[in-house]
Amino acid sequence: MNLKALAKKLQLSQTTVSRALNGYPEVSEATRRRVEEAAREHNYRPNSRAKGLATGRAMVIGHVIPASTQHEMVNPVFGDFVAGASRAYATFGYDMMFTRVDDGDEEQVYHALVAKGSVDGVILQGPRVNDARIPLLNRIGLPFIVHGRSSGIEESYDWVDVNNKRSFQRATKFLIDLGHRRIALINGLEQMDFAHRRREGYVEALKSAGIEPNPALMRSAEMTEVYGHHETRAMLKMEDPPTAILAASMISAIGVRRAIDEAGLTLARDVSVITHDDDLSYLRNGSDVPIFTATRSSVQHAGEILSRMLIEKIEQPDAPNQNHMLEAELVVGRSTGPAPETRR
Amino acid sequence: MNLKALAKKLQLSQTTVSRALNGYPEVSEATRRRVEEAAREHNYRPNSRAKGLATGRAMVIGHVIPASTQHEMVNPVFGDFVAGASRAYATFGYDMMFTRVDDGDEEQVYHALVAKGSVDGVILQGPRVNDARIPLLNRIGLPFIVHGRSSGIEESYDWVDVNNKRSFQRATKFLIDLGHRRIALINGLEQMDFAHRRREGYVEALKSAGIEPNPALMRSAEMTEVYGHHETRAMLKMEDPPTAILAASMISAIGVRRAIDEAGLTLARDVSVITHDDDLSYLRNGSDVPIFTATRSSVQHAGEILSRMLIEKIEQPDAPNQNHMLEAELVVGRSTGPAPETRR
DNA sequence: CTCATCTCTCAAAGCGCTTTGGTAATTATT
DNA sequence: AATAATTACCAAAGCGCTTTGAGAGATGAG
Repeated sequence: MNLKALAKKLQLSQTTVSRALNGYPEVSEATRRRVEEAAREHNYRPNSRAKGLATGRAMVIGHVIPASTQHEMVNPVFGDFVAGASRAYATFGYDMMFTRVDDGDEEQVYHALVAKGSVDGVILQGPRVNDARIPLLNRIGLPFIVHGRSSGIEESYDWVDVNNKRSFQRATKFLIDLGHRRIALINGLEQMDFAHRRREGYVEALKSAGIEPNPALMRSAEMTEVYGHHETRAMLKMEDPPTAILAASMISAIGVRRAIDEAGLTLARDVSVITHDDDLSYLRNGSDVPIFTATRSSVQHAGEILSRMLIEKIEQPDAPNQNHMLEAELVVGRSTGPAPETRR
Repeated sequence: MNLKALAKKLQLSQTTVSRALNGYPEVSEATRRRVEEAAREHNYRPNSRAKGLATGRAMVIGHVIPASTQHEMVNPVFGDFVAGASRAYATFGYDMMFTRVDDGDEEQVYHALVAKGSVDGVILQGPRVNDARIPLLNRIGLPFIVHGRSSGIEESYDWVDVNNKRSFQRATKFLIDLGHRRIALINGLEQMDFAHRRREGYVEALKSAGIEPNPALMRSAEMTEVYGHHETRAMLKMEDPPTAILAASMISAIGVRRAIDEAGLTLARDVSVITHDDDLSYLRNGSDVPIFTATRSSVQHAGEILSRMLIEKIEQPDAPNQNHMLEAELVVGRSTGPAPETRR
């Protein structure tokens, strides 16, 4: 069932039917109702490609996802982020499209996306320090919003980010106040901007307390469970093991806890742990009292804000850039306690 | 840059340029090279909507994702599945599109998808027992492949599934052979077909060993960490607590372990645990020796098979339906041991 | 040399929609 | 009553591509 057939059935022109369905005023109410009724009855829906061709709008938002190195897609954070974003898309009638990109092809992919006209805008996920995609997208002129920021990029762009530096600064200070001196950081990949900023916060807090940051206590990799376990295990075997650990995600924190258990130590009593908590649906930080003391910020919520901003941007491309800083809350759970030395 | 402009620049007709770029034989090699060169130089890519309109093919594969009850999207399994699928899509030039659907609207959404012509086929995720979507899609005639099966649906359809019944039967038998008698099942939602089958396997194994299944030891919900923790904690407080637990996913198994730890018990020695392991990138079951004894089957691999099958199906809609059964392997880790009673 | 056969190219139609630039018919204004 | 304005509709063009059907020129066969 297409517009032509529907128009014929109604003894009306395509123009009138199209206008009736798209809410134009120059159609009588009686006709509009007739048309709407018939459309419903015949299950008519405008072909999206034809509509897109005619309007120049795809009603699709793109997510370009690096395939090999960063594995953005398999990071459980991805699902919650997308779930949040999809809420806004659904509300405003957009679909979302994912394009997988192998490293190095990104420029190609963005060019293709705009040339093929398959999306109206994109969300830039997992920005790295000095991320070349930002100037690229500004140059191409495809509307985009960055989830995070990119240190080193001077030009203006829209972003939504968590105050990563501040939250890790606070978390570190919290541990210092508990008497900890040897505090480890099990970070994400440090080319990722968020990880970079978290380290800054961590280092700054140490320095303000007169503690010299120790490179042996700073690890960086993809935030898997196995990684959290592996690094913790290694550090607990050191001559002077850390008494507290900052983890970059719930998942690596779970690995951290496993290593602590295996070493025969007790969480909070022997080793304190603070993690960043993206408030993932399948990995909630406990139910009543949090499992881990954590810096918490819902990534699902971020996804929703981001996608709304993108839709606005698409509809008003010339509006000034917007930035949105989210503050993480520091929730106290059962994974932190005074430094062991203090008690002796 | 569009076809018309490119043709003018080359002093050729649109027909010839189009044919040259699409590999038709009736274009001289010299012309083809000229055209390809110019296309590259001007960064020309056919507009996907126009192409789709003309060919009737969208080159897009749809994933329709239930929003509220099942939270398919926020289940970390989702990311790995999609990552696997996207590999095949990228290879064959398809994009993937996600449509979020609120419960109850599914029929609407599928109808809309085919009416709007926005996808060439869909992947049906998370089939439930007696899932109405299968007859619906068969009726509509939209190519689809099911990730899993649906007990109770008699008609034929394409699917890829893990032999869930068999794998949970084996896991249960493994525990029985270790002397366990009170074996709990912390399952997924039992309207989900996979969970249903897993329970069948579990129950059957118990019965063959002459053990009467105990409803108090069978729990069912979404497979979050908190849920695994909560149910385990409750069961360990029972008068006759289980000595072994079967968990439905790594994530709930992590919750199970947490509850065991909190109860002051030791994994494997006091309580054995077997989990199903989807081989998620961020939640690998340990590195050398598995953390958990597990039934393992890579969901990423399943995604890849499934998407290949769908692409084939789209290209040959009349081919007979294909089914693909994957066997999970039972890997022995450090979470299982003889039943405590045996040692006494 | 003529007719048939290839080889290469093209003009134009069509995919299903929106939108421009109308025109009748009705109502309001002078 | 004549003119202007408004209302309700329509034919046709255009979005950027593919594909049909045809034709010009070159080559081969008889």
